[in-house]
Amino acid sequence: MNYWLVKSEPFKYSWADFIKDKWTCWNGVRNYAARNFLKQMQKGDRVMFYHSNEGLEIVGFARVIREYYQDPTTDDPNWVAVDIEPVAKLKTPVSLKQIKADKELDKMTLIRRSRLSVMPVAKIEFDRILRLGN
DNA sequence: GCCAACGTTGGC
DNA sequence: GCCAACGTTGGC
Repeated sequence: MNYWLVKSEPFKYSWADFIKDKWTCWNGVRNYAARNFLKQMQKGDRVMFYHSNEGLEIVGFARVIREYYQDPTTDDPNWVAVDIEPVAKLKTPVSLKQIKADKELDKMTLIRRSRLSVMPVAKIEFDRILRLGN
């Protein structure tokens, strides 16, 4: 199983919206690096859900329920989407500040490539975030 | 609101 | 194929 992190601006699509929807199609990615990670996602992979711009914290995690397919928001075959569903909310969100201050997390892609919206997360990092958030 | 990082576009 | 100009993301 692999681990990932996706970003969403909560005023566009928040964790609460995600819970309400039960699952969502993760579409609208228009960056090749991020697209390549979407394509690597497999059913059952875990996905951290991060609130960017506002919140600046990881609020919960999800799992992949459908592997990549044509992004329904465009006809351009370059772009793909996956479906994810919520697994659990973190009891305490893990903030960007905490991540930056944490020896095990300060090398995360989230810090190193701050503009990427879909990125891989190491298992150690994933477990560490769960521990901090629960 | 600013600015750094960085991806994309287009002229040459 | 290079690189300058430009646009976007996202933290501060």
